[in-house]
Amino acid sequence: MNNTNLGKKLVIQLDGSSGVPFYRQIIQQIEQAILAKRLLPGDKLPTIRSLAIELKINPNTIAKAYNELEIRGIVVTQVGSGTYVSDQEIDMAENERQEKIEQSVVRFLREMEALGVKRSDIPKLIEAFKEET
Amino acid sequence: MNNTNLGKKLVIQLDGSSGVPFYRQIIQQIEQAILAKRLLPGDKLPTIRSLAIELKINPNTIAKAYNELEIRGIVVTQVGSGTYVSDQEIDMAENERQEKIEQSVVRFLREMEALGVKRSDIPKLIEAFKEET
DNA sequence: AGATTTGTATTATTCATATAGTACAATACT
DNA sequence: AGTATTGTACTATATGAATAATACAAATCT
Repeated sequence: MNNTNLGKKLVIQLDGSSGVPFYRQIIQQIEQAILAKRLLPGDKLPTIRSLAIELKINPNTIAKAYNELEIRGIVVTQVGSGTYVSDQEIDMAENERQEKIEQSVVRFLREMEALGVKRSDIPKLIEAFKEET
Repeated sequence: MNNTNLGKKLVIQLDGSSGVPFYRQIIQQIEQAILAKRLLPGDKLPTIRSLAIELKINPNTIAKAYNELEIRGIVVTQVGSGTYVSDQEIDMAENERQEKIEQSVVRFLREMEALGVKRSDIPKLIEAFKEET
């Protein structure tokens, strides 16, 4: 698992054991940082070369992720300048948001059940992580 | 997303959009069903051919998943008979279990944050899914 | 103006995943 | 005994992911 700390605004961790392609993990984590307002419009993302070094992966893999983010309008890039969070907000339909919430909760509860965690213990677990994420 | 319902003991859903290889999703969901005691030692898994039809994927993909589960001792297979949950328990070290719990909680909280869900609203969300998983 | 940084584009290679098809042998059933 | 079911094994093909290397052009910095 690789780790990069960029002024605490964006922390990308690649999970080699999840089976999810690296470029998709990068896309997802940047998206989540923007949605959570940890990255704001106009913020500059790390350059392709520097992120590649930090994550110890190939620059083309970063470029692939950035390219897809740009196609979707989430970031804008400028040769010679860099890549920035777009002014355009990520517009997620409310029904899509609700569906993703539901999917995430269901997956989480299944994981907890598989790990033998009682439903009644879950609020305490979450409370314990209050300041840590 | 494919869905298969096998006497309510094992429900496997493949998520084509997650990026996780199908065979790994199958392994993970069977493992979780065993850990959650929805599948018990001695229970028979669906045959390779029948699960392939249910999930609309190639039997070799199922065979690959079952093969890995067998290598890890989680299931036992018998040509002509079938594949069964092993008597051997999945022994997870307590520190590994705690680490997986932590990873799962952190990922879940990040997802909720990205979706704009307030921490204080999470217990209510989880409560709403009490009987649905 | 020149150098540096930045993203873009391309070609090539390797590995992983998934599919398709086929055949074989062991077990279970009739 | 014969048939059906089951898992195993193999070959072949296609696609996706990731890497490696290189070169180019635009923007920024000195």
